[in-house]
Amino acid sequence: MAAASEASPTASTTPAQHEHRASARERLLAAANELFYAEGVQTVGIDRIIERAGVAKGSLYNTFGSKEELVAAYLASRHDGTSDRLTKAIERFDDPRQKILAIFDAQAQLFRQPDFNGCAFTAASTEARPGGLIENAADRFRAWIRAMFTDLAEQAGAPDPVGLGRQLHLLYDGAGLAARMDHGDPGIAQPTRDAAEALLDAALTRSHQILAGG
Amino acid sequence: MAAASEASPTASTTPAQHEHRASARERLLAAANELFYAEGVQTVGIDRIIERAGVAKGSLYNTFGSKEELVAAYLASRHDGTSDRLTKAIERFDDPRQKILAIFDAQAQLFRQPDFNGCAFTAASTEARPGGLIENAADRFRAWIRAMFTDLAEQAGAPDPVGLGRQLHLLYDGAGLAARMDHGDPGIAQPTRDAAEALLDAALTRSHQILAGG
DNA sequence: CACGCATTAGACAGACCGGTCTAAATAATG
DNA sequence: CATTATTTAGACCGGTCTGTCTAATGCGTG
Repeated sequence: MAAASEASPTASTTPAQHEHRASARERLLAAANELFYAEGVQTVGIDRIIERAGVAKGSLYNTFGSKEELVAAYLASRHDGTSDRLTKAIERFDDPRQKILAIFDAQAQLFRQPDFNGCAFTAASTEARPGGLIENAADRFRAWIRAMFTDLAEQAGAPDPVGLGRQLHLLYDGAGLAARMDHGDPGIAQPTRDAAEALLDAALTRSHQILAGG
Repeated sequence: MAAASEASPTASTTPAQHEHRASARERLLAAANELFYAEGVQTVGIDRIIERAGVAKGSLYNTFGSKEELVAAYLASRHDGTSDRLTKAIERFDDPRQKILAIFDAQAQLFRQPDFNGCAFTAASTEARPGGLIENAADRFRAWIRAMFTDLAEQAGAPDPVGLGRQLHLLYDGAGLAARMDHGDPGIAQPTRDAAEALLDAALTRSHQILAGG
Protein backbone atom coordinates (compact mmCIF):
# COMPACT_ATOMS: atom_id res chain seq x y z
CA MET A 1 0.00 0.00 0.00
CA ALA A 2 3.03 2.23 -0.23
CA ALA A 3 2.39 3.07 -3.82
CA ALA A 4 1.22 6.61 -3.11
CA SER A 5 3.46 9.15 -4.72
CA GLU A 6 4.12 12.25 -2.69
CA ALA A 7 4.80 14.41 -5.73
CA SER A 8 2.72 17.29 -4.53
CA PRO A 9 2.68 20.30 -6.85
CA THR A 10 2.34 22.66 -3.88
CA ALA A 11 5.79 22.14 -2.47
CA SER A 12 5.12 23.65 0.89
CA THR A 13 7.90 23.83 3.42
CA THR A 14 5.52 22.77 6.16
CA PRO A 15 6.85 19.89 8.21
CA ALA A 16 4.78 16.82 7.53
CA GLN A 17 2.65 15.86 10.47
CA HIS A 18 2.38 12.10 10.75
CA GLU A 19 -0.69 12.10 12.94
CA HIS A 20 -3.41 13.50 10.72
CA ARG A 21 -5.63 10.86 9.19
CA ALA A 22 -4.88 9.21 5.92
CA SER A 23 -5.26 11.22 2.76
CA ALA A 24 -8.14 10.75 0.39
CA ARG A 25 -5.86 8.84 -1.97
CA GLU A 26 -4.78 6.43 0.73
CA ARG A 27 -8.31 5.81 1.93
CA LEU A 28 -9.56 5.30 -1.59
CA LEU A 29 -6.83 2.77 -2.21
CA ALA A 30 -7.63 0.98 1.02
CA ALA A 31 -11.31 0.78 0.13
CA ALA A 32 -10.47 -0.36 -3.38
CA ASN A 33 -8.19 -3.03 -2.02
CA GLU A 34 -10.92 -4.39 0.19
CA LEU A 35 -13.87 -4.21 -2.18
CA PHE A 36 -12.25 -4.85 -5.53
CA TYR A 37 -10.32 -7.83 -4.22
CA ALA A 38 -13.23 -9.39 -2.36
CA GLU A 39 -15.98 -8.88 -4.93
CA GLY A 40 -14.31 -8.02 -8.22
CA VAL A 41 -13.63 -4.85 -10.10
CA GLN A 42 -16.68 -5.24 -12.33
CA THR A 43 -19.30 -5.81 -9.68
CA VAL A 44 -18.06 -3.12 -7.30
CA GLY A 45 -19.11 0.34 -8.40
CA ILE A 46 -17.67 3.75 -7.71
CA ASP A 47 -20.38 4.60 -5.21
CA ARG A 48 -19.45 1.71 -2.94
CA ILE A 49 -15.77 2.68 -3.06
CA ILE A 50 -16.34 6.27 -2.03
CA GLU A 51 -18.83 5.21 0.61
CA ARG A 52 -16.32 2.85 2.20
CA ALA A 53 -13.51 5.38 1.89
CA GLY A 54 -15.60 8.23 3.29
CA VAL A 55 -14.60 10.42 0.38
CA ALA A 56 -16.61 12.48 -2.07
CA LYS A 57 -16.95 11.35 -5.63
CA GLY A 58 -15.33 14.51 -6.85
CA SER A 59 -12.19 13.72 -4.88
CA LEU A 60 -11.93 10.33 -6.49
CA TYR A 61 -12.09 11.74 -9.99
CA ASN A 62 -9.83 14.62 -9.00
CA THR A 63 -7.24 12.14 -7.71
CA PHE A 64 -7.41 9.26 -10.17
CA GLY A 65 -9.34 10.57 -13.15
CA SER A 66 -11.22 7.35 -13.92
CA LYS A 67 -12.20 4.03 -12.46
CA GLU A 68 -9.68 2.23 -14.61
CA GLU A 69 -6.86 4.31 -13.15
CA LEU A 70 -8.10 3.58 -9.66
CA VAL A 71 -8.04 -0.12 -10.49
CA ALA A 72 -4.53 0.27 -11.90
CA ALA A 73 -3.40 1.98 -8.70
CA TYR A 74 -5.00 -0.77 -6.65
CA LEU A 75 -3.12 -3.37 -8.69
CA ALA A 76 0.13 -1.43 -8.33
CA SER A 77 -0.24 -1.52 -4.57
CA ARG A 78 -0.92 -5.26 -4.80
CA HIS A 79 2.21 -5.65 -6.88
CA ASP A 80 4.28 -3.85 -4.25
CA GLY A 81 2.75 -5.87 -1.45
CA THR A 82 3.47 -9.19 -3.13
CA SER A 83 7.00 -8.09 -3.97
CA ASP A 84 7.69 -7.22 -0.36
CA ARG A 85 6.10 -10.40 0.97
CA LEU A 86 7.97 -12.77 -1.33
CA THR A 87 11.25 -10.88 -1.03
CA LYS A 88 11.11 -11.23 2.72
CA ALA A 89 10.23 -14.90 2.42
CA ILE A 90 13.23 -15.45 0.18
CA GLU A 91 15.91 -13.49 1.98
CA ARG A 92 15.80 -15.73 5.03
CA PHE A 93 17.60 -18.45 3.10
CA ASP A 94 20.93 -18.64 1.32
CA ASP A 95 20.38 -21.73 -0.76
CA PRO A 96 18.54 -20.88 -4.01
CA ARG A 97 16.67 -24.16 -3.82
CA GLN A 98 15.41 -23.28 -0.38
CA LYS A 99 14.49 -19.80 -1.60
CA ILE A 100 12.31 -21.32 -4.30
CA LEU A 101 10.55 -23.62 -1.89
CA ALA A 102 10.10 -20.69 0.48
CA ILE A 103 8.05 -18.95 -2.20
CA PHE A 104 5.60 -21.82 -2.36
CA ASP A 105 5.48 -22.01 1.41
CA ALA A 106 4.70 -18.30 1.55
CA GLN A 107 1.95 -18.82 -0.98
CA ALA A 108 0.52 -21.71 1.01
CA GLN A 109 0.44 -19.43 4.02
CA LEU A 110 -1.33 -16.77 1.95
CA PHE A 111 -3.95 -19.25 0.80
CA ARG A 112 -4.80 -19.96 4.41
CA GLN A 113 -5.82 -16.35 5.04
CA PRO A 114 -9.60 -16.22 5.37
CA ASP A 115 -9.87 -13.27 3.00
CA PHE A 116 -7.79 -14.90 0.27
CA ASN A 117 -9.62 -14.73 -3.03
CA GLY A 118 -7.12 -15.67 -5.70
CA CYS A 119 -4.72 -13.62 -7.74
CA ALA A 120 -5.89 -10.02 -8.02
CA PHE A 121 -4.28 -9.61 -11.44
CA THR A 122 -5.89 -12.71 -12.85
CA ALA A 123 -9.28 -11.62 -11.59
CA ALA A 124 -8.99 -8.01 -12.72
CA SER A 125 -7.77 -8.90 -16.20
CA THR A 126 -10.47 -11.49 -16.85
CA GLU A 127 -12.86 -9.05 -18.47
CA ALA A 128 -10.54 -6.09 -18.81
CA ARG A 129 -10.23 -3.93 -21.88
CA PRO A 130 -7.48 -5.38 -24.09
CA GLY A 131 -4.42 -3.19 -24.11
CA GLY A 132 -5.64 -1.12 -21.19
CA LEU A 133 -4.02 -0.22 -17.90
CA ILE A 134 -5.26 -3.36 -16.16
CA GLU A 135 -3.80 -5.72 -18.71
CA ASN A 136 -0.52 -3.81 -18.58
CA ALA A 137 -0.40 -4.08 -14.80
CA ALA A 138 -0.97 -7.82 -15.04
CA ASP A 139 1.78 -8.15 -17.63
CA ARG A 140 4.24 -6.28 -15.42
CA PHE A 141 3.36 -8.41 -12.43
CA ARG A 142 3.80 -11.64 -14.34
CA ALA A 143 7.11 -10.46 -15.77
CA TRP A 144 8.34 -9.79 -12.24
CA ILE A 145 7.28 -13.21 -10.99
CA ARG A 146 8.86 -14.93 -13.94
CA ALA A 147 12.13 -13.00 -13.57
CA MET A 148 12.25 -13.99 -9.91
CA PHE A 149 11.86 -17.67 -10.72
CA THR A 150 14.32 -17.50 -13.60
CA ASP A 151 16.94 -15.75 -11.49
CA LEU A 152 16.58 -18.27 -8.69
CA ALA A 153 16.73 -21.15 -11.16
CA GLU A 154 19.96 -19.74 -12.52
CA GLN A 155 21.38 -19.22 -9.04
CA ALA A 156 20.50 -22.83 -8.30
CA GLY A 157 22.64 -23.90 -11.22
CA ALA A 158 19.90 -25.14 -13.49
CA PRO A 159 21.17 -26.01 -16.96
CA ASP A 160 18.07 -24.37 -18.42
CA PRO A 161 17.04 -21.62 -15.99
CA VAL A 162 14.43 -20.24 -18.37
CA GLY A 163 12.74 -23.60 -18.72
CA LEU A 164 12.81 -24.31 -15.00
CA GLY A 165 11.59 -20.79 -14.31
CA ARG A 166 8.62 -21.34 -16.56
CA GLN A 167 7.83 -24.66 -14.93
CA LEU A 168 7.89 -23.06 -11.51
CA HIS A 169 5.73 -20.22 -12.78
CA LEU A 170 3.21 -22.75 -14.08
CA LEU A 171 3.09 -24.33 -10.66
CA TYR A 172 2.76 -20.93 -9.02
CA ASP A 173 -0.17 -20.06 -11.28
CA GLY A 174 -1.85 -23.41 -10.79
CA ALA A 175 -1.59 -23.26 -7.02
CA GLY A 176 -3.10 -19.79 -6.85
CA LEU A 177 -5.90 -20.67 -9.20
CA ALA A 178 -6.73 -23.95 -7.48
CA ALA A 179 -6.64 -22.29 -4.07
CA ARG A 180 -9.39 -19.94 -5.22
CA MET A 181 -11.48 -22.35 -7.25
CA ASP A 182 -11.46 -25.04 -4.55
CA HIS A 183 -12.71 -22.60 -1.88
CA GLY A 184 -9.72 -22.71 0.40
CA ASP A 185 -9.22 -26.44 0.35
CA PRO A 186 -6.05 -26.89 2.45
CA GLY A 187 -5.15 -30.02 0.52
CA ILE A 188 -3.40 -27.93 -2.09
CA ALA A 189 -0.28 -27.05 -0.13
CA GLN A 190 1.23 -30.53 0.01
CA PRO A 191 0.90 -31.44 -3.67
CA THR A 192 2.26 -28.01 -4.58
CA ARG A 193 5.36 -28.48 -2.47
CA ASP A 194 5.83 -32.05 -3.67
CA ALA A 195 5.59 -30.91 -7.26
CA ALA A 196 8.03 -28.06 -6.69
CA GLU A 197 10.57 -30.43 -5.19
CA ALA A 198 10.08 -32.92 -8.01
CA LEU A 199 10.61 -30.23 -10.63
CA LEU A 200 13.70 -28.95 -8.85
CA ASP A 201 15.12 -32.43 -8.46
CA ALA A 202 14.53 -33.24 -12.10
CA ALA A 203 16.16 -30.02 -13.26
CA LEU A 204 19.04 -29.84 -10.82
CA THR A 205 20.16 -33.46 -10.51
CA ARG A 206 23.78 -33.34 -11.51
CA SER A 207 24.54 -37.03 -11.83
CA HIS A 208 23.55 -37.08 -15.49
CA GLN A 209 23.44 -33.38 -16.17
CA ILE A 210 23.81 -32.09 -19.65
CA LEU A 211 25.86 -28.95 -19.35
CA ALA A 212 24.44 -26.26 -21.55
CA GLY A 213 27.19 -23.91 -22.59
CA GLY A 214 30.65 -23.47 -21.12
CA MET B 1 -35.29 -31.66 -21.53
CA ALA B 2 -31.94 -32.98 -22.54
CA ALA B 3 -29.02 -30.62 -22.24
CA ALA B 4 -27.61 -29.43 -25.51
CA SER B 5 -24.88 -32.03 -25.68
CA GLU B 6 -24.45 -31.70 -29.41
CA ALA B 7 -23.81 -27.98 -29.28
CA SER B 8 -20.16 -28.13 -30.18
CA PRO B 9 -18.43 -24.77 -30.45
CA THR B 10 -16.23 -25.60 -33.39
CA ALA B 11 -18.67 -27.74 -35.29
CA SER B 12 -19.67 -26.73 -38.75
CA THR B 13 -23.03 -25.18 -39.37
CA THR B 14 -24.27 -28.15 -41.32
CA PRO B 15 -27.80 -29.01 -40.26
CA ALA B 16 -27.28 -32.71 -39.84
CA GLN B 17 -30.76 -33.79 -38.88
CA HIS B 18 -33.30 -31.42 -40.26
CA GLU B 19 -33.47 -28.88 -42.99
CA HIS B 20 -34.91 -26.06 -41.00
CA ARG B 21 -32.48 -23.85 -39.19
CA ALA B 22 -31.35 -24.42 -35.65
CA SER B 23 -33.81 -23.89 -32.84
CA ALA B 24 -33.87 -20.75 -30.76
CA ARG B 25 -32.21 -22.59 -27.91
CA GLU B 26 -29.35 -23.78 -30.10
CA ARG B 27 -28.78 -20.39 -31.64
CA LEU B 28 -28.85 -18.72 -28.24
CA LEU B 29 -26.30 -21.19 -26.92
CA ALA B 30 -24.10 -20.64 -29.97
CA ALA B 31 -24.22 -16.88 -29.52
CA ALA B 32 -23.56 -17.22 -25.80
CA ASN B 33 -20.61 -19.45 -26.49
CA GLU B 34 -19.09 -16.92 -28.83
CA LEU B 35 -19.76 -13.73 -26.90
CA PHE B 36 -19.52 -14.91 -23.30
CA TYR B 37 -16.30 -16.76 -23.96
CA ALA B 38 -14.64 -14.00 -25.95
CA GLU B 39 -15.65 -11.01 -23.83
CA GLY B 40 -16.88 -12.33 -20.51
CA VAL B 41 -20.24 -13.01 -18.98
CA GLN B 42 -20.33 -9.70 -17.13
CA THR B 43 -19.53 -7.36 -19.99
CA VAL B 44 -21.79 -9.07 -22.53
CA GLY B 45 -25.43 -8.14 -22.06
CA ILE B 46 -28.61 -9.88 -23.02
CA ASP B 47 -29.24 -7.55 -25.92
CA ARG B 48 -26.02 -8.54 -27.64
CA ILE B 49 -26.80 -12.23 -27.20
CA ILE B 50 -30.22 -12.03 -28.78
CA GLU B 51 -28.94 -9.79 -31.56
CA ARG B 52 -26.23 -12.31 -32.46
CA ALA B 53 -28.63 -15.23 -32.16
CA GLY B 54 -31.35 -13.52 -34.18
CA VAL B 55 -33.89 -14.34 -31.52
CA ALA B 56 -36.39 -12.23 -29.66
CA LYS B 57 -35.80 -11.37 -26.06
CA GLY B 58 -39.02 -13.05 -25.06
CA SER B 59 -37.81 -16.35 -26.48
CA LEU B 60 -34.67 -16.18 -24.40
CA TYR B 61 -36.58 -15.71 -21.18
CA ASN B 62 -39.15 -18.27 -22.25
CA THR B 63 -36.36 -20.79 -22.85
CA PHE B 64 -33.89 -20.12 -20.07
CA GLY B 65 -35.70 -17.95 -17.55
CA SER B 66 -32.76 -15.77 -16.60
CA LYS B 67 -29.30 -14.73 -17.69
CA GLU B 68 -27.70 -16.87 -15.02
CA GLU B 69 -29.40 -19.97 -16.37
CA LEU B 70 -28.25 -19.10 -19.86
CA VAL B 71 -24.70 -18.81 -18.55
CA ALA B 72 -25.10 -22.14 -16.77
CA ALA B 73 -26.28 -23.77 -20.00
CA TYR B 74 -23.34 -22.23 -21.86
CA LEU B 75 -20.97 -23.68 -19.25
CA ALA B 76 -22.68 -27.07 -19.46
CA SER B 77 -22.08 -27.16 -23.20
CA ARG B 78 -18.46 -26.21 -22.54
CA HIS B 79 -18.19 -29.03 -20.04
CA ASP B 80 -19.50 -31.52 -22.57
CA GLY B 81 -17.19 -30.22 -25.27
CA THR B 82 -14.11 -30.50 -23.09
CA SER B 83 -15.13 -33.96 -21.93
CA ASP B 84 -15.46 -35.17 -25.49
CA ARG B 85 -12.23 -33.55 -26.60
CA LEU B 86 -10.10 -34.95 -23.78
CA THR B 87 -11.77 -38.35 -23.89
CA LYS B 88 -10.94 -38.64 -27.57
CA ALA B 89 -7.38 -37.51 -26.91
CA ILE B 90 -6.98 -40.16 -24.23
CA GLU B 91 -8.54 -43.17 -25.91
CA ARG B 92 -5.92 -43.29 -28.63
CA PHE B 93 -3.39 -44.66 -26.15
CA ASP B 94 -3.30 -47.70 -23.94
CA ASP B 95 -0.53 -46.72 -21.56
CA PRO B 96 -1.91 -44.54 -18.73
CA ARG B 97 1.26 -42.49 -18.73
CA GLN B 98 0.79 -41.72 -22.41
CA LYS B 99 -2.85 -40.91 -21.76
CA ILE B 100 -1.84 -38.30 -19.20
CA LEU B 101 0.69 -36.72 -21.51
CA ALA B 102 -1.91 -36.74 -24.27
CA ILE B 103 -4.10 -34.50 -22.13
CA PHE B 104 -1.40 -31.87 -21.93
CA ASP B 105 -0.72 -32.21 -25.63
CA ALA B 106 -4.41 -31.70 -26.35
CA GLN B 107 -4.39 -28.61 -24.14
CA ALA B 108 -1.32 -27.27 -25.93
CA GLN B 109 -3.18 -27.71 -29.19
CA LEU B 110 -6.17 -25.88 -27.74
CA PHE B 111 -3.99 -22.98 -26.62
CA ARG B 112 -2.86 -22.53 -30.20
CA GLN B 113 -6.39 -21.82 -31.41
CA PRO B 114 -6.65 -18.12 -32.23
CA ASP B 115 -9.90 -17.74 -30.31
CA PHE B 116 -8.56 -19.37 -27.16
CA ASN B 117 -9.27 -17.19 -24.18
CA GLY B 118 -8.58 -19.28 -21.11
CA CYS B 119 -10.78 -21.55 -19.05
CA ALA B 120 -14.43 -20.58 -19.39
CA PHE B 121 -15.22 -21.78 -15.87
CA THR B 122 -12.42 -19.81 -14.29
CA ALA B 123 -13.51 -16.68 -16.12
CA ALA B 124 -17.22 -17.07 -15.44
CA SER B 125 -16.74 -17.79 -11.74
CA THR B 126 -14.41 -14.87 -11.13
CA GLU B 127 -17.16 -12.47 -10.15
CA ALA B 128 -20.03 -14.92 -9.90
CA ARG B 129 -22.57 -15.01 -7.12
CA PRO B 130 -21.31 -17.36 -4.42
CA GLY B 131 -23.33 -20.55 -4.29
CA GLY B 132 -25.05 -19.82 -7.59
CA LEU B 133 -25.41 -21.89 -10.74
CA ILE B 134 -22.11 -20.65 -12.18
CA GLU B 135 -20.06 -21.63 -9.18
CA ASN B 136 -21.76 -25.02 -9.13
CA ALA B 137 -20.96 -25.57 -12.79
CA ALA B 138 -17.31 -24.72 -12.13
CA ASP B 139 -17.19 -27.12 -9.19
CA ARG B 140 -18.63 -29.93 -11.27
CA PHE B 141 -16.14 -29.30 -14.05
CA ARG B 142 -13.20 -29.27 -11.69
CA ALA B 143 -14.37 -32.45 -10.02
CA TRP B 144 -14.51 -34.16 -13.39
CA ILE B 145 -11.00 -33.04 -14.32
CA ARG B 146 -9.63 -34.13 -10.99
CA ALA B 147 -11.32 -37.53 -11.17
CA MET B 148 -9.85 -38.04 -14.63
CA PHE B 149 -6.32 -37.31 -13.41
CA THR B 150 -6.76 -39.39 -10.28
CA ASP B 151 -8.08 -42.36 -12.23
CA LEU B 152 -5.23 -42.19 -14.70
CA ALA B 153 -2.70 -41.85 -11.90
CA GLU B 154 -4.13 -44.95 -10.31
CA GLN B 155 -4.08 -46.82 -13.61
CA ALA B 156 -0.45 -45.80 -14.00
CA GLY B 157 0.30 -47.49 -10.71
CA ALA B 158 1.10 -44.42 -8.66
CA PRO B 159 1.55 -45.19 -4.98
CA ASP B 160 -0.42 -42.04 -4.16
CA PRO B 161 -2.87 -41.50 -7.04
CA VAL B 162 -4.70 -38.72 -5.22
CA GLY B 163 -1.49 -36.77 -4.67
CA LEU B 164 -0.29 -37.27 -8.22
CA GLY B 165 -3.74 -36.38 -9.51
CA ARG B 166 -3.63 -33.13 -7.62
CA GLN B 167 -0.17 -32.34 -8.91
CA LEU B 168 -1.30 -32.92 -12.47
CA HIS B 169 -4.39 -30.81 -11.87
CA LEU B 170 -2.18 -27.98 -10.60
CA LEU B 171 -0.17 -28.20 -13.77
CA TYR B 172 -3.33 -28.30 -15.87
CA ASP B 173 -4.63 -25.18 -14.15
CA GLY B 174 -1.33 -23.36 -14.42
CA ALA B 175 -0.97 -24.10 -18.11
CA GLY B 176 -4.45 -22.85 -18.92
CA LEU B 177 -4.03 -19.72 -16.88
CA ALA B 178 -0.60 -18.91 -18.26
CA ALA B 179 -1.78 -19.53 -21.81
CA ARG B 180 -4.39 -16.83 -21.35
CA MET B 181 -2.38 -14.34 -19.34
CA ASP B 182 0.63 -14.54 -21.65
CA HIS B 183 -1.49 -13.81 -24.73
CA GLY B 184 -0.95 -17.05 -26.56
CA ASP B 185 2.78 -17.28 -25.99
CA PRO B 186 3.67 -20.64 -27.58
CA GLY B 187 6.56 -21.09 -25.18
CA ILE B 188 4.25 -22.60 -22.62
CA ALA B 189 3.77 -26.00 -24.24
CA GLN B 190 7.31 -27.29 -23.75
CA PRO B 191 7.71 -26.44 -20.04
CA THR B 192 4.27 -27.90 -19.41
CA ARG B 193 5.15 -31.20 -21.01
CA ASP B 194 8.56 -31.28 -19.33
CA ALA B 195 6.94 -30.65 -15.97
CA ALA B 196 4.31 -33.33 -16.56
CA GLU B 197 6.97 -35.87 -17.39
CA ALA B 198 9.05 -34.86 -14.39
CA LEU B 199 6.07 -35.24 -12.07
CA LEU B 200 5.19 -38.60 -13.57
CA ASP B 201 8.76 -39.83 -13.33
CA ALA B 202 9.04 -38.71 -9.74
CA ALA B 203 5.79 -40.39 -8.76
CA LEU B 204 6.08 -43.58 -10.79
CA THR B 205 9.76 -44.53 -10.77
CA ARG B 206 10.46 -45.43 -7.20
CA SER B 207 13.40 -47.32 -5.91
CA HIS B 208 10.93 -50.11 -5.30
CA GLN B 209 7.95 -49.61 -7.56
CA ILE B 210 4.62 -50.41 -5.99
CA LEU B 211 2.23 -51.69 -8.61
CA ALA B 212 -1.36 -50.98 -7.74
CA GLY B 213 -2.83 -53.96 -9.47
CA GLY B 214 -4.87 -53.98 -12.62
C1' DC C 1 -9.50 38.63 8.47
C1' DA C 2 -9.42 37.42 3.65
C1' DC C 3 -8.06 34.70 0.11
C1' DG C 4 -7.31 30.37 -2.38
C1' DC C 5 -7.96 25.76 -2.71
C1' DA C 6 -9.34 21.25 -1.61
C1' DT C 7 -13.19 18.68 -0.18
C1' DT C 8 -17.90 17.90 0.59
C1' DA C 9 -22.81 16.04 -0.57
C1' DG C 10 -25.52 15.28 -4.00
C1' DA C 11 -28.12 16.25 -8.23
C1' DC C 12 -27.72 15.18 -12.84
C1' DA C 13 -26.63 13.19 -17.44
C1' DG C 14 -26.43 9.55 -20.74
C1' DA C 15 -26.02 4.99 -21.24
C1' DC C 16 -26.81 0.31 -20.20
C1' DC C 17 -28.52 -3.46 -17.29
C1' DG C 18 -31.86 -7.66 -16.58
C1' DG C 19 -36.43 -8.52 -17.01
C1' DT C 20 -41.61 -7.87 -18.20
C1' DC C 21 -45.23 -7.08 -21.18
C1' DT C 22 -48.04 -6.08 -25.43
C1' DA C 23 -49.63 -6.99 -29.84
C1' DA C 24 -48.77 -8.45 -34.36
C1' DA C 25 -46.99 -12.20 -37.18
C1' DT C 26 -46.06 -16.88 -37.86
C1' DA C 27 -46.25 -21.81 -37.30
C1' DA C 28 -48.33 -25.96 -35.80
C1' DT C 29 -52.40 -28.67 -35.29
C1' DG C 30 -57.34 -30.03 -34.98
C1' DC D 1 -60.10 -23.79 -42.72
C1' DA D 2 -60.13 -22.52 -37.82
C1' DT D 3 -57.88 -22.60 -33.56
C1' DT D 4 -54.12 -22.60 -30.67
C1' DA D 5 -49.45 -21.95 -29.40
C1' DT D 6 -45.18 -19.93 -30.29
C1' DT D 7 -42.19 -16.33 -31.88
C1' DT D 8 -41.51 -11.78 -33.11
C1' DA D 9 -40.04 -6.65 -32.46
C1' DG D 10 -39.85 -3.43 -29.41
C1' DA D 11 -41.68 -0.33 -25.83
C1' DC D 12 -41.20 -0.05 -21.16
C1' DC D 13 -39.76 -0.51 -16.12
C1' DG D 14 -36.84 0.28 -12.18
C1' DG D 15 -32.32 0.15 -11.21
C1' DT D 16 -27.30 0.78 -11.73
C1' DC D 17 -23.29 2.29 -14.05
C1' DT D 18 -19.33 5.89 -14.88
C1' DG D 19 -18.55 10.44 -14.98
C1' DT D 20 -19.68 15.71 -14.66
C1' DC D 21 -21.08 19.63 -12.39
C1' DT D 22 -22.79 22.81 -8.79
C1' DA D 23 -22.73 24.98 -4.64
C1' DA D 24 -21.71 24.98 0.06
C1' DT D 25 -18.14 24.02 3.49
C1' DG D 26 -14.10 23.62 5.65
C1' DC D 27 -9.16 24.97 6.28
C1' DG D 28 -4.49 26.23 6.00
C1' DT D 29 -1.69 30.34 4.76
C1' DG D 30 -0.54 35.19 3.45
